[in-house]
Amino acid sequence: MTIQERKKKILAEVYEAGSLSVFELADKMAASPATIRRDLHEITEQGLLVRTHGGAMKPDNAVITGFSDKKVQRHEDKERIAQEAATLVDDGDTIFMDCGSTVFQMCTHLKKKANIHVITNSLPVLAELIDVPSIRINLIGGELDKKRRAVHGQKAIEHIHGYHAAKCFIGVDGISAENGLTAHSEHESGITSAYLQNASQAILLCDSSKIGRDSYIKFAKLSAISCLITDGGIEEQTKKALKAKGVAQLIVV
Amino acid sequence: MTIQERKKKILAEVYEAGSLSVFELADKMAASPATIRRDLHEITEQGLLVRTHGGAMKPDNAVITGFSDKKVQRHEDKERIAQEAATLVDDGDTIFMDCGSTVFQMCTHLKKKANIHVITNSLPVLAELIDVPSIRINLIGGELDKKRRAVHGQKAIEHIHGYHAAKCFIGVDGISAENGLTAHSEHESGITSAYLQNASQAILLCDSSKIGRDSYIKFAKLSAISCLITDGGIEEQTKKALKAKGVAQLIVV
DNA sequence: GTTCATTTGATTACTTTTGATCAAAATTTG
DNA sequence: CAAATTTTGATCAAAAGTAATCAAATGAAC
Repeated sequence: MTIQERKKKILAEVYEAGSLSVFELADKMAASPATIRRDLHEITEQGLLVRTHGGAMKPDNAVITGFSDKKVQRHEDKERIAQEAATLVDDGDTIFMDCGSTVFQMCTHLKKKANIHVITNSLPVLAELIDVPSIRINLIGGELDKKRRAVHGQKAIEHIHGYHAAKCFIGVDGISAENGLTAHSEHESGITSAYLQNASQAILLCDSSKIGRDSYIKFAKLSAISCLITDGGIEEQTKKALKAKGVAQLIVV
Repeated sequence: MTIQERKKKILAEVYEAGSLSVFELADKMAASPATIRRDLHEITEQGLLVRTHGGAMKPDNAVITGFSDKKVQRHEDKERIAQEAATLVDDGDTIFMDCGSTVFQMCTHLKKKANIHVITNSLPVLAELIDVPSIRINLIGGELDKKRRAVHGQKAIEHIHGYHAAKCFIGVDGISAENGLTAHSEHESGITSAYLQNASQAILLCDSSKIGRDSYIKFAKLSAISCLITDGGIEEQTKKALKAKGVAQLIVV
């Protein structure tokens, strides 16, 4: 094995495992720890790996990510919702993903899919999926919302209109039978509307705290929603009301 | 077997296998290692293969061999160039920044500027500047080039045409008096052209190894360049030739 | 068939890479 | 916070690989 081949393999192994020790690598490569250290030194200089005491780690794009490490509220509910949503993605699909935290949690489950194409305005989604070989990514361009770690604005909306996807995965600030989908920021609602208009199916990921709650910008009717995925805290009556207003399918996890 | 036939076969075998040792090739070709080395030397000169200690590899159209190695190699030159380039940015400016490694190094120096607006297709630039309060960022959208950590493609080019900036800061693969600016990828050259067309001034950051070197896609004339910043390794004669062809200003750091 | 240029493989000196050793530095433990 | 342990990086000799040189082999031109 030549040096370049070995380095490539080290890179692949560490990316696969997340992190490995010098000795584990020495084993895998059939080389001495001294050699591995030398290799790691060079790979690290290129910034492709992060050296740790005793080994090396895959660099995480923490700077871009921002909220991916933060503690997400209602984490467990959202996790179940995201997992369910991911099952709706078929191999080969092109999908829109918005910048909500529940949608973000689909990423882990998407890594197992083959050959999917993700179009997103979310930097955390980007950061999480950028190193997955089976996933192609298109990034929505436009003004950067630093706090939300997402792209938004007029240009972004125009840009979304230049694409079509089989499915869009979105979150909202509020949803009710009376007012449909609502948001508390025009930036947010503009992007979500654009996704809705350019996808064949709309999947709304929405923990039950948002259901029956209204925010102040009404931006879409419930009939726009092909599938609403939510958690247990939803009453039978509410379900019926939502379905009556046009939510095609309702999944409770 | 003629020399040409053998070389062709070597190329085919290495491309098939990804990489092969000199001895493996000697075996396959029924030739001595000395002959294989000579062949590899010539093939490598054409850039069709990458020589490794002990063998040869299919060229890796990316980060591992390309950009990051160079970044480390001429780091100090590039740092000086980037620093000089940053002095050309005025408070309040809107600037384009491309995805070159030298351009990236401007980031550190930009943090001190007040109220600037950066439009970029480079994820490293994005990551570096995202948390700087005095800098607004617009991200160019489009297809994601994972290896280059940048956005490119037709949509990206269209997107750039939707903006105007006072200055663009760009890198190139090659520049010469005869052929102007050259690149080795259409993705790259397309983006750079778009920046050139939509900025009032073009500042080219270019270490001296690129000067006098030509890559194969000619995409802009020297008269498009308002300012070329380079390091010491440039001859007086070359300077004159570049200026004669239209480079408005030439700064050597 | 001789001459001349090219190509080849062997020999050589030289460079790079490797793993072992060991003191210094970093980390963990008491 | 100091001792014990682990990890590291520098150094060096051995091994592996390379580039240069040269003579033999090939083959084209006359």
